Amino acid sequence: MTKTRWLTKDEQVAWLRMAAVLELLPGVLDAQLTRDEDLTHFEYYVLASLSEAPRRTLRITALASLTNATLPRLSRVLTGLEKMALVERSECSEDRRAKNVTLTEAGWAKVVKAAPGHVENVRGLVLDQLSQEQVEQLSSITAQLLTRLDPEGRMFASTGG
Amino acid sequence: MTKTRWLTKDEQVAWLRMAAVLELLPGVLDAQLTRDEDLTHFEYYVLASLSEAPRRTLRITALASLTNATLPRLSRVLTGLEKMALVERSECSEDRRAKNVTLTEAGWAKVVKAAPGHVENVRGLVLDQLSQEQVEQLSSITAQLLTRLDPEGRMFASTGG
DNA sequence: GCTTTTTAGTTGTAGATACAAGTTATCGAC
DNA sequence: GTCGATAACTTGTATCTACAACTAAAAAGC
Repeated sequence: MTKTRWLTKDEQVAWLRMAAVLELLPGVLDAQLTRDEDLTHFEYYVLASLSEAPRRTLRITALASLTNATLPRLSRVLTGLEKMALVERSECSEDRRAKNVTLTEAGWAKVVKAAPGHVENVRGLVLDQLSQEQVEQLSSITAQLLTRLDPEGRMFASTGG
Repeated sequence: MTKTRWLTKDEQVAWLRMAAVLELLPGVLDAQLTRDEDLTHFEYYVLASLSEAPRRTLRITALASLTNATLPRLSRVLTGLEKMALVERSECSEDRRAKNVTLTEAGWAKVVKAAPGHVENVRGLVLDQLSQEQVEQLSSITAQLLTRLDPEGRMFASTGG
C-alpha cells in the first residue's frame, strides 16, 4: 500500500482523451455496420476472422480466442449467424466434444459486400485523420499496449514488435 | 460508388492492433473496479464526473452528455447508485421537468477510495507502458480522433488542439 | 392565453452478455 | 481399462442496454 502516484496534467489529458475514444469509437463502428449490413461489429469480426482461416473454418474455441469472446457469447452469436445462413456448425472428427464453424458461400459474399463500407468508415474515422507518421506512432503504441493486454498474442498473429 | 481504397499493410496492422486494444482494454478496466470496488467502469465514471462538478451536482442530461450515455441507461444506473446511497436525485427549481443528481458524502468517499486503484491500473496498463514521448503522441492522436468522434467536445472540456 | 411542439426524464419490452450449471467427451493416474 | 479431473460446448438465469412509448413541463406560434 504505497502512496498513489497520481497522474501529471499531461498524463491526465492523454488518458481522458483515450478513454473518450474508447467510449465513442465502438458505437460508431457498430452503427455503420448495423445500418448498412445489419451486422454488429462483433458479428462482422467473426465473419472476417473465418474468412481468413484455412478452408474458412475454425474450431469454436479458437474463434472465441481470436475474437476475445466468452464461449457462451460466441455460441449464441453463432446461432444467430447460422439462422442467417452465414455460417455452419459441423462436428469435429478429431475431437467429438468440439465443433467446427465454417463460413458459407452466403457468409463469404456478405463479408465481401460489407468490407468496403467498413473500410471506408475506418479510414474516415481513424486512418485518414492522421498523418502517415501518426499512423506509425499509433501502431507502435498499440503494439506496446498489447504486450500487456494480450501477452500471448491471441487476438493477433503477433506481427513482431 | 468509387473504388474502395483498401488499407496498406502498415495501415492494416495499425488498425488491427487498435481494434484489439479497443476490445480488450474496457474489459480489463471494468474487471479491476468490479473486483475491488463493486463498481462498473461506467458507474465509476459517473461518480468521478459528479465529483468534479460544482457543488458535486449536475443535471441528468448534462451528465448523460458528459458520459456519452443514453438517458434511459443513465436513469437506471442512477437508480442503482441511489440504492447504494452514493448519489441523490433532487428536483430542479429552475426547470421542473429536470432533475439534479448530487454525489452524497458516501459517494464522495467511494470515489476517494476507488481512485488510487483505478489510477494504478491505468498506469500499469497504459501510461507506464509508454515512453514520455509516446504519451505525448497518444495525446495528439486521440485529440485528432476526437475532432471527428466528438466534434462538440461533449465528453471533454475540449482542451485546445 | 390556448394550442402545438419540443425537452427532461422514466418505464415497458426485447435483445445481448455474463456467470454458473449441465452435457458429453477426452485425458491422466494408476 | 476404469475412475476422477479437465475441456468443449450449450443452456438457464439475471443483469444490462437500447429503442420506443409514456408523463409532465417548458417554449413557440399565433
